[in-house]
Amino acid sequence: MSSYKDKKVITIGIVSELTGLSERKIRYYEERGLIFPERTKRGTRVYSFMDVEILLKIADKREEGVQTGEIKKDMINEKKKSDVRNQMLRGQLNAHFKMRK
Amino acid sequence: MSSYKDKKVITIGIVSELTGLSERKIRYYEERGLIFPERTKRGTRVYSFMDVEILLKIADKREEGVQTGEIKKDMINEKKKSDVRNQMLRGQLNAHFKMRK
DNA sequence: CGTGTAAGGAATTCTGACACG
DNA sequence: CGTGTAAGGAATTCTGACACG
Repeated sequence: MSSYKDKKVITIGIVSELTGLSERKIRYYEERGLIFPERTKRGTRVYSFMDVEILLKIADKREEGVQTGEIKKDMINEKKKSDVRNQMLRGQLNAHFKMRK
Repeated sequence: MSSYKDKKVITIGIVSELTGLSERKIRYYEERGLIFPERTKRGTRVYSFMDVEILLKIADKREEGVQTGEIKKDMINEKKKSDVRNQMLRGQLNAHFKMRK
């Protein structure tokens, strides 16, 4: 389930280069709950490629003038929709294979 | 052809954590031509997940007592074998589909 | 609200060298 | 040969704050 894409290994300077966003912006989006880096033992933020992609989407929305609060709502909504789809898929698979929990 | 696995974005401290190797060892293996990190504008080494995997293999070999020169030869040999296979595959595909260059 | 910046400290990374074996 | 370490400098990252709007 977990892959290179989700492994948090990229420091903020590299993420800044990769996304074109300032470190200030990246930290601010975290403050607003849009992105969730992990921390090394020493407290340095580390991001995944997935995080980089999310940041690029955030950058697009921000350019359109969408506020961080709106962006967060959208992201939560998309997650809900995705969860619902997964639940349905799970239900169908269970019905088909009569899997036990 | 290129993916997250090959993107050089991980700094040496993280690589050290990921592999359990000291930074000294990692730099030394580069010196001996076993690993090829890129550099950021500022000169900091950056590695890919593929590099991390290569380093783990190197660590195994070293534990077996294999010297860096031997390890390098082995790696070059494996690459040659892989290249030969790819050439053959390419040849068969070309013959089958009569592809032009 | 979103972002820039100066501030000071702590941790990171780099290179070249000496050490040991 | 392979790896540790101390050395000094340069670049990174962190936090909390002030600024502007």
